[in-house]
Amino acid sequence: MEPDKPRAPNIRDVAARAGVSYQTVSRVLNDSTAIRPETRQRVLAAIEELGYRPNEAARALVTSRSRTIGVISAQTAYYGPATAIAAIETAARREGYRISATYLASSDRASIQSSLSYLLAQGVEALVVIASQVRVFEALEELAVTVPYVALAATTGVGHRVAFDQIEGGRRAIRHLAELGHTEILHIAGPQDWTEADARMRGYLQALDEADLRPRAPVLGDWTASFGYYAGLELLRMRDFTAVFAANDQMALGFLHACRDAGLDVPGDVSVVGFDDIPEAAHLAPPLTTVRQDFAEVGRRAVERLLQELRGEPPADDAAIAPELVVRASTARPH
Amino acid sequence: MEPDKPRAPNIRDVAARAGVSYQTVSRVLNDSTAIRPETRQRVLAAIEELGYRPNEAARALVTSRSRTIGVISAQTAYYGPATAIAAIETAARREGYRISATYLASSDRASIQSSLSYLLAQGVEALVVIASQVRVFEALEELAVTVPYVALAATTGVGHRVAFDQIEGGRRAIRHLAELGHTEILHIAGPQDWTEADARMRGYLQALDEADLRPRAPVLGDWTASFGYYAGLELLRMRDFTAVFAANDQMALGFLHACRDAGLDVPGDVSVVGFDDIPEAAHLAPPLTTVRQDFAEVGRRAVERLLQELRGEPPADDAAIAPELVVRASTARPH
DNA sequence: CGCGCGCGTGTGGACGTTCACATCCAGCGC
DNA sequence: GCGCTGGATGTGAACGTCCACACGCGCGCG
Repeated sequence: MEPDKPRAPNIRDVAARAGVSYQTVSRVLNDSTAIRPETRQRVLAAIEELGYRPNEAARALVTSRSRTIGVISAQTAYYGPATAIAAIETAARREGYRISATYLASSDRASIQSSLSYLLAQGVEALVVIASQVRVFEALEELAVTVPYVALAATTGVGHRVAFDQIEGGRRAIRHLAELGHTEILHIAGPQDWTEADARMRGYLQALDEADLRPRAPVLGDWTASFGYYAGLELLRMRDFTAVFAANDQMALGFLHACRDAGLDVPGDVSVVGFDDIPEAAHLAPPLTTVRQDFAEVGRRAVERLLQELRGEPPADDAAIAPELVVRASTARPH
Repeated sequence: MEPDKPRAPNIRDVAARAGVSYQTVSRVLNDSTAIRPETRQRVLAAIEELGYRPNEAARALVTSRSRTIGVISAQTAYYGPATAIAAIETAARREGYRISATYLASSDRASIQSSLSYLLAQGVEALVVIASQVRVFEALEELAVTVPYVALAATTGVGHRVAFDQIEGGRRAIRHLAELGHTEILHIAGPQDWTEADARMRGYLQALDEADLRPRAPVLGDWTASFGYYAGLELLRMRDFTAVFAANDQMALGFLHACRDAGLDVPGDVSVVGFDDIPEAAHLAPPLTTVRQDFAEVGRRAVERLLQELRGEPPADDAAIAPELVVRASTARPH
């Protein structure tokens, strides 16, 4: 055992070693006012020798700034949220922020409250909401959250949002199908308390309206491939449609499976469009036509916007990111 | 504007309101020594009224315990790591810990160092390594990291590991194929600087040896579906094999795509086994036989084990989690 | 009946950092 | 030559909490 003093070196240790005052060390760390280059060198050398690391907790305490961005995500391991979180972390770290991510165990009130108060206790300076379920926003309102927050959310316009324009994404999917000549287009939607699901469905309805097509009652799913499969088995017994727009690629994937089981050819008998463009989409059977979302870009923008707000800068252009339709082999003209 | 004092309430405000000393409030918060129930009630009421939240930074400072577990993950949005991280966060939060996750931008030395020192600066009490690339461990050694750490790693036995026995997983995959009668079995491996990839390949080689089958030079992949696809196109030109074991489901999925392009039937012409059992695996064409990993369970165990170590308890049984072969429709007898 | 013990509570410090202000010294202009 | 300026550095206090100890009081036991 060491002489029982495994205390990490602090700013005073560094100061002593460099022969300066602790304040000078602090100044070097925060490269604030002018320091004689020679003094700075001495301090840096001392830091190096002692393996000193600033204590973030002490910093946070005295500045009352945690330099932490909270992230609330759904407990889903899906490609989208996971990609976004990684991008957020990377962008935040580059700016000297860290993130604290929580994953909602369920979408009920208690779970949301728990996540939120956990983040607030850490003194997060800002919040990113990825699990953009409606209830999360209600909770934010209710707790009168004062920190700036953004949602990687569905619709543009409604303050606090880094929009990926999912309505437009839905519209493009439907327009593509309509242009191919489909008239009976079904929608397998996501859970309706998700703003994304809602927006994609609105895009579906809008585009049908624009094309003078009959809207059909959407099937409300749960984002999973399994749902797509079982819903597909059910739906295909009627087969009163020629195209399906699924609210995400997983459900589309499940639906493709159901088509195979039913002996139907895609896109010969049924056209299928997904949403997200997960990396697997290009290799499904058949390769899936889908709407591409750039989750990483959205994550980066969220951070950028929050940091601007924290610095008191006017929020820059809030243009929604345009969705991009990726046409592959799961769509064709109906016969 | 408020009378410019938006300072969050602190322990002394609560004390004043409840008519006790700040120390009593602290005791209530840490429910330490006995407190008269009536006093406790008064304190809790005051906390409620003021909307008081303990300042974690101050706590961390004075106790010199950050109650933070650091996580180092690869910059991949794959199902496995994402699931594990979510599970780790949930488990840690339940125990009063928070996590700080970093995502490696690349696998080079600088990136690893940067992540690591970032986490250490936050005073993490423990580390979970998910991106179990060999270089990460080298960096841990080199920086003489003193906090306990575990890797959600490949092989059992080698200290610091919460093992999911991937060697055994690989063996089971191959045994399954061998029992079906396959003798020419190919392996599409993962990047060899990943311990997981290495372990799965060792399982492959071991099982071949046990079955007295000829090992074949593995194809070294990068975990992606695209790689599986292009490698598949190449490999299928020879077709000197009847079965393929891919080191993860994504590469298997890409390989299935290649088989379709080549006009081959799976499992009629080629059998395919994957690894991980991603949620999509059951709905691929055909549904994929694969080795199931319970990422969430591994994540929970990692947290459990680290907390035991932090509490000074002897580490509990370190048995590797047994992998489970899930047989679906992508494997059959060769003809 | 007095002493001690233990329950319930209060007081002073410390954690490591930054902020506001004080100080020192050299150089310069009048 | 003296005071003033401003660059470079030092000093005291504060952030919000927990730990170690001190204290007062009532009760039980000898």
